[in-house]
Amino acid sequence: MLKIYNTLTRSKETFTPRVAGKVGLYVCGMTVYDYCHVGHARVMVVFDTVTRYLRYLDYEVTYVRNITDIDDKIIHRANENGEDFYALTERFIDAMHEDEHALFVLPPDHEPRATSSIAEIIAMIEKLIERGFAYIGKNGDVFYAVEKFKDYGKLSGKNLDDLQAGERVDIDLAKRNPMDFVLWKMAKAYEPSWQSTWGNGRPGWHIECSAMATCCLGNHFDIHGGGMDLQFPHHENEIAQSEGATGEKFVNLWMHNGFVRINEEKMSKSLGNFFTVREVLKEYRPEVIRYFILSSHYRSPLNYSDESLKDAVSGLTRLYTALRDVEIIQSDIEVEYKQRFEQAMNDDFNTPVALSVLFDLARELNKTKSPALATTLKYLASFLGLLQENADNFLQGETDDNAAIETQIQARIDAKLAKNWALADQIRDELKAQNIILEDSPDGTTRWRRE
RNA sequence: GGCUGCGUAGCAAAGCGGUUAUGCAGUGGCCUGCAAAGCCAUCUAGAGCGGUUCGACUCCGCUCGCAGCCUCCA
Repeated sequence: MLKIYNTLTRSKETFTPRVAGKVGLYVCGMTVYDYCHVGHARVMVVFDTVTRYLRYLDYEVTYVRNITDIDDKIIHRANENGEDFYALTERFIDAMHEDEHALFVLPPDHEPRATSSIAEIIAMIEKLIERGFAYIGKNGDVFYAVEKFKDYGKLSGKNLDDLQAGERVDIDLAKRNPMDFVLWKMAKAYEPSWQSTWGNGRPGWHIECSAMATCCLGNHFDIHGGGMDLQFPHHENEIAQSEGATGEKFVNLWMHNGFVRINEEKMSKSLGNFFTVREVLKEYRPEVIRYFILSSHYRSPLNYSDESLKDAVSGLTRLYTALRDVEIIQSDIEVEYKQRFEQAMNDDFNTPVALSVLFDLARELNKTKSPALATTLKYLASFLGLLQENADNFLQGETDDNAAIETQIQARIDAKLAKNWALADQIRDELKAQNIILEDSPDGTTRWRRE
């Protein structure tokens, strides 16, 4: 029985989909004005793993992850670059897809874009005005009147009286209440804009998700996810907009993943302390990043450091080493490990425990070299998006000097047969200096891997 | 000021009211010409103070420390 932590109730709940056997899942994706950093990678990997596991449980999942391709930052960045905003977002959408692909993240079923959903956005705003939740401000912008929505704050545990307006941003005098937020923003000269009854403008930050989510998954769906920092105001506002416009409950279960941190501080663009996925990929294999992300529970903080990534390399090396030279037969799965794996994942997607099951499997596999255990290991790991490479590929890496290495290994085997230990050790040391580690087998053959 | 979380061994990271988490590192052994890998054994825990309990790392309270949110943010 799958249990998932619901931010709305602050507790783990037994997961019951609205329609038996089917799950609608919406995740807030990127605002595309720059490359994805490790924090974005966490969202992609976590919800990819959630989707894989839901499918493993035989749910028919509709996974929607949007792209926000119009907002102030995009406009600002495009101006800085002197390029059309659409060219900018196209570029970074492509880059995002490359990063996603590298990290073994399966594409979502739908990837709606804000700029392709303008009609739906306008329709929702009209509905909100009609139902009395929205008004036209003194500057012509359309605002959401938070006081009109009785449950405002139910997700983030805030109430309007406690919120300190103007904490970080100047109070906008065009609003009736400082907490009101923009639904439709009037365009300044030369800004990208779309026609509406309120004039040429563009959608505010939160409305695009309400429109795209209800459009793709219906007014009421099962799971909505995203980073913890979206809880307030973004997700709170999504609830206010969607429930205000439709009169129906928006989402049953809210999932929020924790932050990636650097030196006990949140990795973020504004702090400038971020590493992009492509930067990290220059140093580490993609699977290392994925393992690193899954080695901590999705709601816990994840501390980014060179050491953590090296730990991930060690862990993966151990698992792949166990898989080396064992036949994978697509048949029998060891039930005991399968059950332990499920138990871990059923407990709010506890990937660290699921990984520990894989390590227990690896130990047993090292002892017995049983094909059934190897099959089980690879099978279970597939739902984490791990261990799907050929073991030697992972351990040796793709290189062009493999032939030279093999030649030296053969020379060493000859030396060993002649009991010329000095030469044998010299060859081994030379290879070690190139980070090539040799491992002799009892049958006289020698294997190698890259350190 | 309001609201969330968190504090576990050398490092990373989980579950659990009483029984080995797991990975890396360390130590001892087996294996090996010697190594490496692997296997076996083993040492380091639960911020502090109270309370509940036969028994608490696990539940409750307080204190201290850390992180996050309060319209940039995944």
